[in-house]
Amino acid sequence: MAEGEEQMDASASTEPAAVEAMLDRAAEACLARGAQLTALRRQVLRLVLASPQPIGAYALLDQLRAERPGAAPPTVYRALDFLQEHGLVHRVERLNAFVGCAGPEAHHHCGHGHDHPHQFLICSKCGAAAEICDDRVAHAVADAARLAGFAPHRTTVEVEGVCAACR
Amino acid sequence: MAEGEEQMDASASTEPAAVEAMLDRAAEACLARGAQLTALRRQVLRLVLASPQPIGAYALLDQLRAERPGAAPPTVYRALDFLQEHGLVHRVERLNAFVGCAGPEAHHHCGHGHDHPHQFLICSKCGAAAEICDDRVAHAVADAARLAGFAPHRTTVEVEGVCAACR
DNA sequence: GATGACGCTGTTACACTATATCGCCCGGCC
DNA sequence: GGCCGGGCGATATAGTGTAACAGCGTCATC
Repeated sequence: MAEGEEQMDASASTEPAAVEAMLDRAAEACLARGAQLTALRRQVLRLVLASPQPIGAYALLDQLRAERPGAAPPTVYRALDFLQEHGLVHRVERLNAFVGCAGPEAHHHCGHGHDHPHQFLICSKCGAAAEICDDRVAHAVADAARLAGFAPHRTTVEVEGVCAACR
Repeated sequence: MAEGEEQMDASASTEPAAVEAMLDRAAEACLARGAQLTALRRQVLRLVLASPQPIGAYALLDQLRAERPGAAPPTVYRALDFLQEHGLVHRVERLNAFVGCAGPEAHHHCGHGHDHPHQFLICSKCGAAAEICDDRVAHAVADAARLAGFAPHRTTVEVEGVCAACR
């Protein structure tokens, strides 16, 4: 954690029912792409979605072991790799942690694919990480990169600060 | 490293003479701020500047031990913390590695302080990380954050892709 | 039905990254 | 002198991520 800031409540975690609905939609999306949201992957995604804050791989592992005692680091990392590939979770680099993707299907509506551009607003008070999808940011970054003769592939934008609720 | 891409040459490392000049300027800048660029910190900064690519703390440690056999992880991390505080190196989150700041003093000329906004273009072929300072990006990010009621403090922008030289 | 390819998971071991903590030295200051 | 603070040495440990190999089911093919 930053400099002695205590994390307080963070935006209350998603309700179980809503999580299950998201899981079902995720399973469909995987099928449509020729991939399977297996029981293990579904468990991991459920834990990530249920967490009010970005959650580390080892915290995930601890929780996972409640249902699956034999779980080891590769268990969770493999699941997370799969979920990232399919745009169901994102990694927050500054925190070495993972968040459920706000709404992968929502981004289709705005014309983005599964690796849609996104940015994180990370609150240093409550620890929450809000995902936003700002096209001006995405374009500005892409333009700046190309101006330097650089062919961009993936972009990470993470802003640390204080969220509306904590002010 | 990414998916089997071999890192090739990267933009040749800075010449020793230029590095020494940068070290002298860094020492002055520290003094002006009431801080000291001690021998140890100078050694670490020299190693970072001399590296053609972002360099990890432990790679740094290995090199440092050539001159300072007793060096341990805290040795290098403390030095890196100091150098970051004073804007002399930046951390590349995606790589868990460090780069020398392109030109801390240059950013004063464009009106930025020591924690000036910056973005990284990370080449997945050669491993080089170019620092750019694009105001449109910085503004777009700040605007997007504030639009969400978020008070930004520090921003990380890292683009992975292929640099001009590698195409 | 055997065979083999492939995807998913289990399991062990290890590598890499980062921090906590204690203790010493030295230089400035009252 | 005595005190304090910054910088550093040294040891131990915590946290994060991967390599490598084995087992096992499914499915296509022969």
